Amino acid sequence: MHLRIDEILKQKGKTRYWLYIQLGLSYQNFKKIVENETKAIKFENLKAICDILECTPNDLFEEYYKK
Amino acid sequence: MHLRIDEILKQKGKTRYWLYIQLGLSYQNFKKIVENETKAIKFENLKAICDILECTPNDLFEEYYKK
DNA sequence: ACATTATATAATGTACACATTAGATAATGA
DNA sequence: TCATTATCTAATGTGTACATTATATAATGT
Repeated sequence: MHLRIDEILKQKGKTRYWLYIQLGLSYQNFKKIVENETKAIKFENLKAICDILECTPNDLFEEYYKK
Repeated sequence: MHLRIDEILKQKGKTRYWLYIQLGLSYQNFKKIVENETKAIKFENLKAICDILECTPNDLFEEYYKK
């Protein structure tokens, strides 16, 4: 189970930097999330990512949860 | 943004205790998750909850993400 | 009676998400 | 040439998810 942030960014024609600025996380921790080096995530950050990327948690959690 | 675990358990006719046993978390931490006293969740626990409850993350994250 | 289900509280410890500060390289555009 | 975009690394600190151990109460079934 990993996050598909890069794939969604690509679909939207946006960069990691753009999302990083929108989110307001430190770049270090943002990078870990995007590169799936984290084992958990704060609900507020999950929600912020979904809001900014205009997607749902299911969109973020790879094939596993896609209908 | 909070988890709707109790609602889904009710729909399925299952108890918290049943899910607690399936999950294998400590009861203390399990209770905090169910009662939304946590601010983050491990991906492995989110996945386990979805697998056991036969639902997706969108089902767990309240109205906000329901289509 | 006793085991199991179904819930609850409290104390202590570890691992890790995320913050903060401080850098760095390279491309593009004004 | 200089700001901004777009990426990267390293050190140190705080808050908190989750583990562990030890309890407790009450209902239900055997």
